[in-house]
Amino acid sequence: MPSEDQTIEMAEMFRLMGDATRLRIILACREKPAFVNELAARLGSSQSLISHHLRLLRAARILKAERHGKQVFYSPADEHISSMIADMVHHVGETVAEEADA
Amino acid sequence: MPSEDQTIEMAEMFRLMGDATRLRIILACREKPAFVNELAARLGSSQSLISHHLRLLRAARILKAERHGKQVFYSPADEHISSMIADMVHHVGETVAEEADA
DNA sequence: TGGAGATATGAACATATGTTCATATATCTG
DNA sequence: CAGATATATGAACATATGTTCATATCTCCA
Repeated sequence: MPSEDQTIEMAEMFRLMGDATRLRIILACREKPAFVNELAARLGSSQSLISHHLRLLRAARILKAERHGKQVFYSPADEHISSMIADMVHHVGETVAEEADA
Repeated sequence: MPSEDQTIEMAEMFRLMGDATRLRIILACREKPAFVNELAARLGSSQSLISHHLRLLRAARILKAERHGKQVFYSPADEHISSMIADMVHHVGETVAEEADA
């Protein structure tokens, strides 16, 4: 059983992943890290929207940012995050597959 | 890379786990399945609040409910959910431990 | 059947959140 | 330095969300 602090930390993590736009950003970076404008293009969202969300994901250390000249490169912050997302993708994949069976 | 439907499904899942009260309910049920009044007591929340949240968790098949006379017994809906939560608890535990080190 | 206990639901409210638009900041190049 | 490009930020707004209070529904037992 996680501590109260850990619980709040978890909830905050989940909350951030609980918005479709942000989750798409995370998944996109996991598939292929990219610059802000690339992400906006790939996801078909405005630069401003992506940037606002990137700020939250960066602050929560879900993604990390590196400046390359005029552009900023975003990628998963660490292996834990990647691993958590991978677990989730795995589980959701299985669940959806099951429902399709039924 | 999950499909658009899977992504939305994941986001919905995360959104539900992204509230501290609901996450506490999930964790409590995982530790020890219980009746509504027990959960309210254990979490120090009102019966109404717990019940509202239980409805969402039930609808999302995160928890399942069984009636036993006047009471309703809540427990994790399936192994996937339990496993996902376990993964998260594990990861968060490690992350917090690391930060404590640093 | 009537009343008590346990849970579910609805309305209302304050607050949080996602998005857009406009603009600021940073970096490079001529 | 001036202008262009890339990103970040702030204000504003509509909508979603968590919580509370009151009340309805369901189940059991005298």
